[in-house]
Amino acid sequence: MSSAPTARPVRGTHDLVGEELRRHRAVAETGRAIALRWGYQEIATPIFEHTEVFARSLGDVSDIVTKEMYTFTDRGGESITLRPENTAGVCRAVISLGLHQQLPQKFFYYGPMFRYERPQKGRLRQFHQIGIECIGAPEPLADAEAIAAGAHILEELGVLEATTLELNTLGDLDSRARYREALVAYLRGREAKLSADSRLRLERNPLRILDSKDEGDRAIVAEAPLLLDFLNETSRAFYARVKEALDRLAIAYVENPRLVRGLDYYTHTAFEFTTTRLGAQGAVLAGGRYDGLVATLGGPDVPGVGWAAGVERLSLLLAEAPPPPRPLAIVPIGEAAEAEAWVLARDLRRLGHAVELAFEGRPGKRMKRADRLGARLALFLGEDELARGVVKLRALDSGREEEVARTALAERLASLVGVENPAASARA
RNA sequence: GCGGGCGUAGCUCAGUUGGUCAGAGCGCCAGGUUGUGGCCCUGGAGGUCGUGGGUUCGAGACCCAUCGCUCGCCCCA
Repeated sequence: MSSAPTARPVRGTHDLVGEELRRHRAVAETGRAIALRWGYQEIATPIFEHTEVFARSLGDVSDIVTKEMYTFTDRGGESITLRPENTAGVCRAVISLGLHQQLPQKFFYYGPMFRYERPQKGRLRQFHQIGIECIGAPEPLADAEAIAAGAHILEELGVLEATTLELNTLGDLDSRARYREALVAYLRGREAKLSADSRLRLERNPLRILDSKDEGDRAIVAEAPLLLDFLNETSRAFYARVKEALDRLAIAYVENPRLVRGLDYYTHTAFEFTTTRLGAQGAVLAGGRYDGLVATLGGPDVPGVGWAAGVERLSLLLAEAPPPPRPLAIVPIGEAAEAEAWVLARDLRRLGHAVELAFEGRPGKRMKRADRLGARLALFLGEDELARGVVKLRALDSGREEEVARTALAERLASLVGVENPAASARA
């Protein structure tokens, strides 16, 4: 373990390699593939934006803005922030590109996010999210579709059973505002009994107190006015239609009237797929509706709904990583074979095979390496084989060997192991 | 920002109340086997015991500080 700063990753950052990277890729690629099937187009926005983009969209008093952003002034004197989440960036892109001329727009994204926090299990300073955003669709079906697509991804990853879908509504801006007023009035009367954290929240984000873990707070909250009682007719109908659409797909959910999302821009639907397997970090895929966000960013008054999922958190839930590809290992014996193997390796790679050819070493050493790499076949190429125009194949699992004429090699290999790149072999 | 736990080889860990305590297993390298991996045998490399200070005749063990990791709070994916 090195203590030299140059040999140490920055706190809260991680190198991804080997099995860990394969899990990570599986999550990102499964997410992408399924999202595309649901009609979301991939979008890649910059990993930094003008600080204002996040400050405005997340709310000036949110924790993310007040203490978690990586913000710096660039050489041109502009305040720049590494994105702590990507919804704001996608909305900004929609405005910048004028995509709101043709709505709705449905996007999928994958990439790194940055938050200056104390690292914990499933929580890093540089972490990755996949997410989808549906912009310009006011219909409750858009909320249900986003949730359904998320559930589909979790299912495909084999982690759906490990999660619970919690669902709530915050109502439209009007309902939410009236409720907030009533809640604050109720809590003010009991302010002295609230926890220190919650007294602060009373100023900044009173709805969050509903979700407090403090026992005293919970007792007070238990008798607080219910948001459901403040929903206007529009909001009730909206929520009912979201649930109806989920029911039709038999997507199970638990209604949690205390589920509140941390960011200011949420309205109506709020949801979280949570798990108990990740310690304190229960939320694995979460989001909601954010009507008003695009307008906040200076765009037209266009609604939106979406979610983000933590790639590292999902990776931790994956039962097993996909195995690495099993290469073919060429084992030349003798100088002439050495030269020939170099060309053969290139040819087989062109055919779509993953081929391992060590730079040097005795056959025994190369075999050991082939074994370690999980090679499926070893191709022996010695003086004898060279002279007769054949290759000796050895199946590493069984130890069975056979001789194959060089002219028949491509076909034999294809039938033995298939090829990774059928298009390439068709061309050949 | 606030609390708890932990830092001994690349990895997982032993190290008895301070007195051959610098070790094991795995991994790695080499050889046994210069045309054949896994198993086996032999040998080898690799550690300022996170760092700095203190207590002591003596510290990997005790004390203080510091850095790092980790778990939790806050917040969130």
